[in-house]
Amino acid sequence: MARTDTVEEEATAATATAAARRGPGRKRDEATRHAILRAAYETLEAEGYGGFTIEAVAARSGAAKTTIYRWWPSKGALAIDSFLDLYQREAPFPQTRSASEDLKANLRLMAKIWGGRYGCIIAGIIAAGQSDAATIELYNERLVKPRREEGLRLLQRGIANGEFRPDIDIEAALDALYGAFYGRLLAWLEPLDPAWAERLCDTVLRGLMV
Amino acid sequence: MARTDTVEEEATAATATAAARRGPGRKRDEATRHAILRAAYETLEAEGYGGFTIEAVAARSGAAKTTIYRWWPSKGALAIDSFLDLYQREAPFPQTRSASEDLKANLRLMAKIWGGRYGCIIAGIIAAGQSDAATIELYNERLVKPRREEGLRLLQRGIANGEFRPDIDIEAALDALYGAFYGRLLAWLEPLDPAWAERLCDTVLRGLMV
Amino acid sequence: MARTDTVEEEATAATATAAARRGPGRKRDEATRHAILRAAYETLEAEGYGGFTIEAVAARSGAAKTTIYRWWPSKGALAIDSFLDLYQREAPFPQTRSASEDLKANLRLMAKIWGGRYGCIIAGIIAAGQSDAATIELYNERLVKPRREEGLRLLQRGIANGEFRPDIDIEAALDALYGAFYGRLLAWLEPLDPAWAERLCDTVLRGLMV
Amino acid sequence: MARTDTVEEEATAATATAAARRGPGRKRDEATRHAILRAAYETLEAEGYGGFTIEAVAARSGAAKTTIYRWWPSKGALAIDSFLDLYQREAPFPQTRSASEDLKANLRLMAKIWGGRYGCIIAGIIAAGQSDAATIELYNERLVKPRREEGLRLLQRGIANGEFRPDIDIEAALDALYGAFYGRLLAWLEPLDPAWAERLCDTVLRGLMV
DNA sequence: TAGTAAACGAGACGGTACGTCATGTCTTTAT
DNA sequence: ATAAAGACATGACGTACCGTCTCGTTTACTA
Repeated sequence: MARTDTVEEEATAATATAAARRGPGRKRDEATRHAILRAAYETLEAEGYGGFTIEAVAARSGAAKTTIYRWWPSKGALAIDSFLDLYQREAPFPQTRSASEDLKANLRLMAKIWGGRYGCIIAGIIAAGQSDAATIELYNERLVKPRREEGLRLLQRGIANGEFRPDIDIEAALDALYGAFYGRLLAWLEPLDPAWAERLCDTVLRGLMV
Repeated sequence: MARTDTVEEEATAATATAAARRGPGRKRDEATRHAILRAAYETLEAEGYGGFTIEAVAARSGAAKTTIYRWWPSKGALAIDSFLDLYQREAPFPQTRSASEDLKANLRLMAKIWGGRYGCIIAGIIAAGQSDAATIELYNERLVKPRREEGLRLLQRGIANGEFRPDIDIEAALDALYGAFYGRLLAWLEPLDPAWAERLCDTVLRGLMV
Repeated sequence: MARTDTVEEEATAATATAAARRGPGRKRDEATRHAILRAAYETLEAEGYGGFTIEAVAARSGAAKTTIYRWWPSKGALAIDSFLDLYQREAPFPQTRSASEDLKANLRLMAKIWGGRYGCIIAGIIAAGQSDAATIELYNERLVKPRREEGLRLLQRGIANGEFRPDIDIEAALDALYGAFYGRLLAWLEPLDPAWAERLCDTVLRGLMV
Repeated sequence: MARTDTVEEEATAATATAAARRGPGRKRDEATRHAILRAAYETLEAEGYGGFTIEAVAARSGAAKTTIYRWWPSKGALAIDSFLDLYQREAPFPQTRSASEDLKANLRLMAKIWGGRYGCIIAGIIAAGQSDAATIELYNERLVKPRREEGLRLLQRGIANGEFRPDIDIEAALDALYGAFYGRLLAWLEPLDPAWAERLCDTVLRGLMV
């Protein structure tokens, strides 16, 4: 469908604005692009972020380093691109049941994903982002913001249908709910699993006070 | 004070068990140790974690790289050591008023500190920890666990004095309260300030549901 | 004049045999050819041979790299082509007076040219030729041989009219007279100027022995 | 003998002034230095100057690129160092017979060496020197000047003992005699052999005029 | 007046080597 | 026994050009 194509293209546009450019010159080789992305993801999985090196990706993909540098401004950007599609696919945002049930389902799913093989990749990207502003901004733009937007809508829906109090601080609530993942993943090294996510959800929904 | 001394000794013990060893030979040069720690902290502040290099610390302190490697197992360990004392001093855990008031005060103070010059240092350490297990474990041991312990006691006190419900999941509550700092600091790049901390505290204490 | 035309055509023929080919297809764009040659010469003058890059010439001329590669087999060939016409024009071979006077005049002129802005260009071309056989052969063919031929005729004329001994080794004499330029230009970095050329000429003509 | 040592050290001093420094710190590893020089020479012989790459020398020698860069400022300097000792050994300056005989013997020997396996190495170094001032200066300092000095003395000896005219221009004579080698080696690609050297010598000694 | 062949610009691509940087180990000399 | 100095192997960095390869467009000769 045309619309889907457009969305796809917009998603890609962040790193490949060139795709839209018309004019003479050889076109970007899609096969190469895919080979690089695939090699990048494989490297991330096989070596972790520590072994995620432009040289390694070049070697594994058969592409030249220069080609990678031409299209991705930094290691982090490549890493994000390489696993974003896969991640998106595995993390749909449920919108079917009650707001609190949807929230719980979403947190459970996220815990499952973050607790699995994507966890250390995400951790690596965020780590890289601490010394590379572009990377962390890209992470924000492509991963955080869309999902936070969904969270915002979910909470608004909950307010609208009377599940949540109308005076809650939505930002703070999202900080509490999703921040916990970052703390456990990055600093506390505690496991992330659906059961924990459920407890977290319950705790924040009900609050601490009597 | 005895307590302070104990903490100090414990702090030093982790990286410098050699100090206690008896036997022949020149004693460890305390002046050198301090010069290194000071240089390390200055480097962190001046260059950020990106420019925090063993090489740079050696150059700034006048010590040899080998000397640094002898006493600290990794970059991260040195970074933690270099700012821990300062950090500890600035972040006391209030234990005076009601549990919820104490909690709020603590979160406000923490937001102030993390929002200031220590924020990027902490971010750098956690980033380094993602590819260096020893660093993140040290961070946990020296910074997270003691404070989490205090948080645990605070919540238990709140339960005991009837402020909080007795069935709350303390772990999940701490995850929500403190995790938010990590999310904002590391990934979302949102400012950390006392006003936000207060909103966070209120939100988690009261919960979202009607 | 007929002679000039012939030389011109021969000069061009080496790199553009295609011009003669008949058949369909767009003709070679003379404007482009000139733009490339001009850009090449300018690059040589401005950057020296070190900065003489196909990329640089392409950028300066506005031509595509492919166009350059289509018409010139190597960097060196382009360099030679780019300055040959100019060089030829400035270095006529005098044939008017006595053989020894003509020789001296020729050496003086050559010293003037090699000591000026062409010197480093020639040096660069010879340097490139050391790792590119085609270049040095082209240099030989286009620059050395014609002039050496003239030198040969000059010496023969001198023998014929009794100025020079009939048993001299012409090859060795030319080696001595012209080789000195290469030594000073390429290795000894001594200045080349007419006064020196005159002393050189006298020395070789008269010999060293009593 | 002390004097010899001093001379040796001076010769080495150009690239290793550090040798004399006293104080703490690991000493330069002579084995590494030799391995590098040997690998450099082997590379020159095997690949020619075109394949003479710091990377290649590093790979062949087992040393790190950084180590090479620490001790040699440029490719050219390394190339010169790597073959200088060998060259020096093979090219003594005869001082036994008459000046003209000594000169002829020297030119014959030089032609033999330049015509052999050292020729293309020298050509490569001079080529590199055209775009690297330090290299050509080093070549001058270490190879040209000492020998030219000997040539100067030889001619002065010839003047003193009545073989040569007292009014000859020594500089010009040396230019003619040795320059011929550069012309043939670098530009004309004519073979260098003892028979030619002899003819050259005779020609310059006797002169061209009747 | 088509068809078609070549020239041309643009620029993507796989490569090679560059010179630099930081790491962590090792060796030497001085205290 | 420590410390300072610093040589060393390692390995990745990001860059500059290389020479080759599509592309889409323009030109001009031929059928």
